[in-house]
Amino acid sequence: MFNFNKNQLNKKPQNHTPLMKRKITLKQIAKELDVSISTVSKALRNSVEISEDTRQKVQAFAKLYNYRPNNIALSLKNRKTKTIGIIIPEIVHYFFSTVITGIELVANKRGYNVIVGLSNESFDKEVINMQMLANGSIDGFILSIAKETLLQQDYHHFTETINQGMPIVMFDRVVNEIPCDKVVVDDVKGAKQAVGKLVASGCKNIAIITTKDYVSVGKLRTQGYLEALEEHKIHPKASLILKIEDKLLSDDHLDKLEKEIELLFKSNKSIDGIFAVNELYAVTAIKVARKLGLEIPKSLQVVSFTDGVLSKHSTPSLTTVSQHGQRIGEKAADLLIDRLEMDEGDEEEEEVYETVVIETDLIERESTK
Amino acid sequence: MFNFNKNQLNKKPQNHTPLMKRKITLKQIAKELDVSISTVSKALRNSVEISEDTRQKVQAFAKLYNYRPNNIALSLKNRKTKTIGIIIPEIVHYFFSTVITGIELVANKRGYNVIVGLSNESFDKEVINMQMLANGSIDGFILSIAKETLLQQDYHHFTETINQGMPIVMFDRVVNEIPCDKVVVDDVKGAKQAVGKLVASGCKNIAIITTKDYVSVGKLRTQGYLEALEEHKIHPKASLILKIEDKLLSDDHLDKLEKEIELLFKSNKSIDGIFAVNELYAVTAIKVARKLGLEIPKSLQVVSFTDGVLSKHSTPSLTTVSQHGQRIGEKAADLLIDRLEMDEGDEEEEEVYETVVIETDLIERESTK
DNA sequence: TTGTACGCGTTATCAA
DNA sequence: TTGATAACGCGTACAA
Repeated sequence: MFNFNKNQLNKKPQNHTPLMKRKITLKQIAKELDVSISTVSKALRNSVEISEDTRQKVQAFAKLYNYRPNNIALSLKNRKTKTIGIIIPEIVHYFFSTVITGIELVANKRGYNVIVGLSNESFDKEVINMQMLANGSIDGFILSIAKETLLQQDYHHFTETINQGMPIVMFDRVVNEIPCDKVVVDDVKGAKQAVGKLVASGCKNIAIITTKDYVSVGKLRTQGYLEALEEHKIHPKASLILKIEDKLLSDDHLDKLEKEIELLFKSNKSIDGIFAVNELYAVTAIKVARKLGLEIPKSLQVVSFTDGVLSKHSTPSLTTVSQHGQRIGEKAADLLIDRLEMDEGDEEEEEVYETVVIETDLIERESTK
Repeated sequence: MFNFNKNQLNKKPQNHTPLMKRKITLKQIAKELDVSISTVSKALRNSVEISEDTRQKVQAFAKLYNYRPNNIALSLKNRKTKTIGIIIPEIVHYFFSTVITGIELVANKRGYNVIVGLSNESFDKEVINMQMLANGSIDGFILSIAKETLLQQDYHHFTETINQGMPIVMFDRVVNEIPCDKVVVDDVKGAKQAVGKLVASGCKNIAIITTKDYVSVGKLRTQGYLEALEEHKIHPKASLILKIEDKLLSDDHLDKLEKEIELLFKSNKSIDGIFAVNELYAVTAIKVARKLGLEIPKSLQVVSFTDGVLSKHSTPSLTTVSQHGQRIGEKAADLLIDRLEMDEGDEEEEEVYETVVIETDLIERESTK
């Protein structure tokens, strides 16, 4: 029916290594088959313009040489890369990893790749990473803000990115003044669930171990704690609120954490419930409490935010407020891709941004009665 | 000294949103400044060919409009993307996250980005992900093989990628027959350290909880266990070797894990030491042991492989063999980038591949005496 | 049915 | 000192 150029198929590979089949391009196929590039292109895309004969010839050849269109060329041509940039503070962190899992899941399903940058909680790294990616490498960002950025309250890199027409979806650590979609956990409500559980289980003196207020989620969880107390007519006591300066976790920091928690217990002998805004604070509290002779959950009950490995597998296992990180990631990716693909249609939609709240769940385990 | 085109600087933004400063290109700058594209390009790169005057003019304009060269265009032109593709089985996993941290660290330092694909332990997803990225999106791979791939022993996607001239660096779960650089932990030696520690602390009946043999690291750690016993003249007993079928961690799987471990203890009452090839097996063993009335480390000592959050923060904290994931990632990235940048010079170096062994450390904590 | 020409954004080479 | 042109790989409108 058809056959290849005589000197083609059994020609020796051009490269030194026998097996070397370098990536092949349209141009090369065209040359070998002695047709034009566009003919090859059309043939491969099953265009009706091309005769059955050449179509088959081209396709067979392409298959043999395992032709795949070059992504970069496509990106340049289409002015879109089909990849999403993720910027997160750190990746060695259960919550963030689950979010990435969720993002990757729907991104892949919808034909996108995922490129990851770590800010390491540093403002500068966040800015640099975003700049690197914003120069054409990606179509949009999904990010959670670094603590240092939150502290400095300098958000110009976000607004600039958005002004350049590149959409951002923020999750978890978000800031209201930026016009973009957001996916958050209802931290206040989650905290109220947690504290409510402690009250329901008979706790009278509930302490909270939280972060300084500039970490938005810490602040909100503290607020939830206070609201829950109020709802149950419990008078909050300043001495029961421990706000940790959450520097990067050095071993040194860990020591300090223990000391502060120990002090909390010692100056408030009557504590019978702890609400910790993250797992680490929770397990550390338990460790300290045990050292002081308290039994969990008999004389002290603990609820933690963030449902991670520690909660599930440490002993006693922790009652936690689960944030559903994966669901957050999935939602964030869907929001971003929806916006990316909407932009195609109506060039300029009315810019209306969504803030999606992912419900938390209370998962009861051994650290509460 | 110089000034911009009259209708330039105070021209109204083209876009509807007042602040909108869309990404600007060389072409646009050229048009606005009424010079040629190549002049702009040269001026921005401080070419001596360009007069001081126009150079400043162009640079000022570019700065004002925050010009950045488009990465995609550069990639197309230079035939390299300056980005590294990572394929790992899962990201919600302390070891893999630390490796990524290491990769990202040196990649960024050396001017590379990092794009992440998850195989989810599936052969198909591994293949698809690699194909997506191999079409021009990246310059090389760093990967750890999915369990399913290991099981099926189908490695054609690796060899094909390599034959196309795209280098791969494998880490942790590697396979010898593939010609590429590798970074591994000395699993045998690490296991020997662990078991040695148990022996030194007085254990006489040491059991191992490991994976089925097709997981290379599990097999090697089992081998280390056996060698350690031999060295200490302890006769290995088949009943002390528990090989877990390591399906994806469903809660169901967890139940089964507990049951199997419970059976291990019940049929071997004299066990006084456990070597677990990962943290989860270790904490689960401890949980079961406690339920059976064993005290840690008094009547049962435990050492685990992989130094993660669980080891550090669960109670009792675990004595572990640390794999130094971050160092592995750093080394892998350096190997890959070295090879990428070496290729530039001597087009075809003699293909000699390196296997770097990262030493493990024994970190003693509360689960051993 | 096939091929030519153009454009995506850059840089490099060579001509003016 | 500046500019025109080609090339990277692709897809497509249009011409043949």
